[in-house]
Amino acid sequence: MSEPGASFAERVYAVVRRVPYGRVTTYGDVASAIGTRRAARRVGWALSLLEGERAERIPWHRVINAQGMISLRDDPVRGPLQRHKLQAEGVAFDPAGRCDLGRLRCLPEELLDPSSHGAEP
DNA sequence: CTGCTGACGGTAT
DNA sequence: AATACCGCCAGCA
Repeated sequence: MSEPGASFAERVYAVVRRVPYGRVTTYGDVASAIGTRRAARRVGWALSLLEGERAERIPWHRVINAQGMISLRDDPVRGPLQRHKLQAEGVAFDPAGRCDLGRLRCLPEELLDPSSHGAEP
């Protein structure tokens, strides 16, 4: 999994699938987990490709920005959907629209594949 | 070909 | 707190 040969998007999906129910992670953390720390933006790009059945299989809604907020605020469909999905998992949002990252954040270390433990070329 | 944008993030001003 | 830049790179006009 998450092999160098796999496309960037595939590596993103492999990592996002590891985010536990009721927890969240950030675009940057996902980027770090696949070895490209500063590619947070591309992580968002990869997730934007998800649709249909693929989108239902991958917990894309557990990926939020580093401020603990949903980055789809301007999306009239996916924004509210992401929030709804998270709330359904017990994730709470404060009046400002932020959730408790300190408590729910899934760090890169937890997202790393056991097989890729350590080595990072 | 160039330039801008974007489900981001960190640093600087 | 609010901007402004920079890094990263696939699309697209």
